[in-house]
Amino acid sequence: MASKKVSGKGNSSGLRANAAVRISHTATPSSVRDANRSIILNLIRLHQPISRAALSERTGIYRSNVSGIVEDLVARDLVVEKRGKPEGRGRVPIFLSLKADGFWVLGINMRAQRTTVALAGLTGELCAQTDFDTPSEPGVLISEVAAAARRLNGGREIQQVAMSLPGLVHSDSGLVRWIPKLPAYSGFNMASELQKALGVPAAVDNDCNLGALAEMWLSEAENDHIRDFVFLEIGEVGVGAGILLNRELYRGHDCTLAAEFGHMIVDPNGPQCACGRHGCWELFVCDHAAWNNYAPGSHFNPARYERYLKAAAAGDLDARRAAQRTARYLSLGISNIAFALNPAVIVVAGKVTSIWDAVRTTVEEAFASTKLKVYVRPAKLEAGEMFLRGAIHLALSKVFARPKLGW
Amino acid sequence: MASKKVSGKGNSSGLRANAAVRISHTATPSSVRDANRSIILNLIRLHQPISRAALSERTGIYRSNVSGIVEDLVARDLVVEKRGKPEGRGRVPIFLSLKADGFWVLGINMRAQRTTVALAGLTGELCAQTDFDTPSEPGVLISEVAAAARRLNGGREIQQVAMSLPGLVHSDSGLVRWIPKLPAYSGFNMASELQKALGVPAAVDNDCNLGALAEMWLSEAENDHIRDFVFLEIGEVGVGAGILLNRELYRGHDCTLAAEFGHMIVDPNGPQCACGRHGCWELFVCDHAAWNNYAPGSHFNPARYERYLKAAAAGDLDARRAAQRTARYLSLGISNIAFALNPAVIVVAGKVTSIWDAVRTTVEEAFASTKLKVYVRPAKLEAGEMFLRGAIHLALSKVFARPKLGW
DNA sequence: ATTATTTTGTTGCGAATAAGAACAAAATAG
DNA sequence: CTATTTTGTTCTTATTCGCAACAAAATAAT
Repeated sequence: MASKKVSGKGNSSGLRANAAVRISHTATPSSVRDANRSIILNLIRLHQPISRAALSERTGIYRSNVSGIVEDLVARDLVVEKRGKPEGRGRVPIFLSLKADGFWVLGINMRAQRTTVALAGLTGELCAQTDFDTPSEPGVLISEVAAAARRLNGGREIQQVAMSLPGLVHSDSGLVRWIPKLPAYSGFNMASELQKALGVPAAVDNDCNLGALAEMWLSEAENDHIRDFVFLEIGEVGVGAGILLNRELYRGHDCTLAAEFGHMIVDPNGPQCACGRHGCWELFVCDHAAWNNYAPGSHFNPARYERYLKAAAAGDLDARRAAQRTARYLSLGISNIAFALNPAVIVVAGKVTSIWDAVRTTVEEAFASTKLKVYVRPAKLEAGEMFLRGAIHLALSKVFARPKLGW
Repeated sequence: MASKKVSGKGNSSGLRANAAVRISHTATPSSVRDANRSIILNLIRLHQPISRAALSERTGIYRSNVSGIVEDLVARDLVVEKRGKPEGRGRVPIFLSLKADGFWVLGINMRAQRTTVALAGLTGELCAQTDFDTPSEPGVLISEVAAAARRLNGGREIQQVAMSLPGLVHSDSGLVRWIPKLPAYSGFNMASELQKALGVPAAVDNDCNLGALAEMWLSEAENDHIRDFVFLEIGEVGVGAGILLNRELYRGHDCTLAAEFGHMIVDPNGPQCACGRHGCWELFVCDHAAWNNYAPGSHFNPARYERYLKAAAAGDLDARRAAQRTARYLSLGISNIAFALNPAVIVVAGKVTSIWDAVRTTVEEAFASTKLKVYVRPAKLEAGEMFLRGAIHLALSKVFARPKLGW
């Protein structure tokens, strides 16, 4: 096997320089390889184990060329060969798979109360995990994360870190703008501090954006491809959301504030929201609101809320009736989102999904009379788990992302 | 000057073939040229006249290579050279511009009452235009358009046609799904029938999608680049909209039904909408609603409505007060859109823009208390004009669109 | 006036890449 | 035991970009 160097470099990251307005991502011969390598790598991810011939068949790229690209991927430690078993006649194919230990990433899910840190390989499977109380000072968080990383890595060299944050983040710069109940985090550059402390490139994003990302990866894994969808988290006091269009996160023009569906006004005569406006959707559908539909006036308490959900799931009439009230408001906002974006799917996370069977019909009612064909379904995993997976996939996207070309 | 052939062909359109799932747009060496040619052509469009050296400077592509690409563009009849005047020392640059007569397109704006057909060159400037009453049968429309095309073209060979339609269209296939008051159009494949009748490739899209496209081109022309925005048309009885994200139209997963902001519910206790639901936004902000805010109960009539708008613009107190009521509802829905998508700009078209100075402050009020920085402004031209321009730009996009690469 | 400098555009070569043809390898089918 | 089929490799050709050297055409300096 001819020993070739790992190809690449190129200027696929786009030239930038002294003078005025440098435009866009110009292409060079090696951009072609970048693009095709990305296609092949992702096909291996989705269909492993798979032979070079099958890759050629799927992509239309010549076998000889597939071989070259695979050689490249093997040299980068991303792919391994495994001799397959003969099936039918002809030469026995060599199967290709992701090299599970070729690239280690750290995913971090920070929540208001607790923070989880997990180590994962190239396939995205978690292989170690730990958590701790979220400190009120971001600097302390950073050192706790660093300590957790040392505990978890066991000699493995981590190559990329990503973090999910329960608030407003400028994901391009890594700057935290605002996290509920944690004022000390505002203005803290989480990405660059993580990078400094861990000595590894770091990325951060809003939790629900990452939930959307996780949902896409989990869907792809079961060949249930969706390119456009909205991820919704119905939380204790609010609603978070992430928008994925054409397989990419849409974050709004300021890279921070899109998908604030919770603050869409659904009743101008409704009660006042913390944001100052009246009748925001989240006032009607968050867990507190749901609890209030069940036991008006009584104090919210997570344990009691869980009991109410169990009762509703079990068929308790009062609980069911309250759940229907919440579901009608859910339906209202979800249909508004559907009218706005018409995504293929709206994925819902949060405690309410535990009684999804009870609310599903009511939620779907708002679409019954319309031409919209939007499928509403619960997330594949519990919300916190989705955020953690999302962080891992954000970290892995440095490997799997498709290169930008054109302008 | 060495005579080289027009390069290209390649498989940049993506391979598709017999077997199962063929994926995506694989790259070849000529895809590189496709990408760079597109970059250069668009820079010429935006900064004409411009020299090869300046193009090289802006893109980072080597001068020698820019020369090769320009040679290609000249061979395709898209670009012309013009000797410039010496400025400063050094060799006199050769300026490049779009070849205004290199590519002719037909843009068609179909409205419920009247249909406009216009001829334009590569720069998008209209050079001839005609219109006729919209027939109730789509077949008749096609022949009227064909007749108009013969009247307009004057020996020039039209290379691409595009049409704006005031209803639901599946823009990929060209199939009309529904146009208000014109039932005969449902199920008619406008794109393929146009193509058949005119012998030229045809594309169709929803009017407000094209309005968004036109707004982008007009903004680019004045160096006011916006990549993410929403185009809103406040119409007589409803609200239409188009979403442009990352310089591309977002049409929803079914390629038809996105951006139906008019049917977002803003008051569940509101009156019933034609769509069957209650309290849709358009019930509060369309021209009929605005008129009803001014003269409750009295019959809507375009001429009377215009008089009301004039009165409001002139400062008439009653008219102003009514306009404020409408503006508050406008504000409500526009802020909902802003919370959902956080676009850089929301562009508003429709008659209400004639009193924009009077309503602007009220519309902006809903953002005052928020962290959103969304700029709301009237469209550059009157709504119908925007749709026509949009059709022309859709036709021209066959030349200017950036090639797809990757997956 | 003459020469140096600067800017623009062209020519020619080398490197990266994919397409395609020919070939080698390794299995089954007959 | 040979023919066939499938997989993967090797080698050649074409396209494209980057880069250096050069030619052309203006101004600036002397």
